Amino acid sequence: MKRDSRLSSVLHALLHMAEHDRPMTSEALAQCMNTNPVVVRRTMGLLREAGIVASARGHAGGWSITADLSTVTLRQLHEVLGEPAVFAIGNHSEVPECLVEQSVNAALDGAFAKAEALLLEHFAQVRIGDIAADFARRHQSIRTPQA
Amino acid sequence: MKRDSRLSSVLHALLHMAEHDRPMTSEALAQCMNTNPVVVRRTMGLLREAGIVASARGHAGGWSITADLSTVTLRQLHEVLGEPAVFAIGNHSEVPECLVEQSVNAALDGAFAKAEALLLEHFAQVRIGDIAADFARRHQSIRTPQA
DNA sequence: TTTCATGTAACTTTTGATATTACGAATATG
DNA sequence: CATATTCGTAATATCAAAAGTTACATGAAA
Repeated sequence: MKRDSRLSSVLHALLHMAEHDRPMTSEALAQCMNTNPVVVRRTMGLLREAGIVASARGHAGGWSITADLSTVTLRQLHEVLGEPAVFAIGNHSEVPECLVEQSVNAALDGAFAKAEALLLEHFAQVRIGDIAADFARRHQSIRTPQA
Repeated sequence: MKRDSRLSSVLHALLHMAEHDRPMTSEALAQCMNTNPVVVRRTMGLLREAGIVASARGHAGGWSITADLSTVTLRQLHEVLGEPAVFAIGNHSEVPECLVEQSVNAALDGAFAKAEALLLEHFAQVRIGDIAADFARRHQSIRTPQA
């Protein structure tokens, strides 16, 4: 299975945008992120629907942030992306007739559900603004490496 | 992405085998599990290397359980399968040069690591014998449905 | 009106899991 | 010992999901 890296991608994009005064084009974001402008538009389009960013066409167009990043959480972004499947491990059949398989699924489902709940709780507590601040700290430590 | 269902599969196989006195052939297991005999051999081969099952060729050959299932945990099986990736969501690049992406990865990695740790802890506490017992209970409730 | 930039459908590529084919090796049975 | 059975395994094919690409329409600014 190929892993879904859109959450990572949109975070990356948002942080770059937060550093810019003016809108960034899909082209520019794609270069930052080592991907394709169309992929950027597709993914950022979901954030636009959620009111987190806005897009403008034509000259001086591009993507800009509309929400307050200190109020947007990882969990919201995950939801905006359509709540993609979290696990790469799963049952062979989700609706088995076989009684044995039903017991197997029951044993696994509980464990996965708890882990997913923990992950989403954690996501709910991480605000994008916090990540931006973390970036600022790292950036600072490079500009002034002597402590 | 297709999900890795081998953990589910080997559990299914072990429980069926536990119900049998004699060895079960790859063919028979494959039918139970709605898959292919070669896939069964490949996966069960890993359990054999770990000493959980044994295989015999020729007449009356097949797969049989050698370990005490009440001492084998889900976590062990996960290890035996090579500790496959747990998450279907991940970073765009694991070793980014971009400082922004480093902050993004840091934010996500922590959350995923905690969720994985919880999952594996849970796995460590589930013994295959317990699942077999759960199955026996369900099986019983069908044989004697009037409570 | 030309250029820039998004919007989006359609298609291709890539990747990882699973399935299949084919054949070799070992073992029990008559 | 000949044969049927069953695993062992390499090589290949199929499948599904994510990501990338192409192509072109739409809209906005200079």
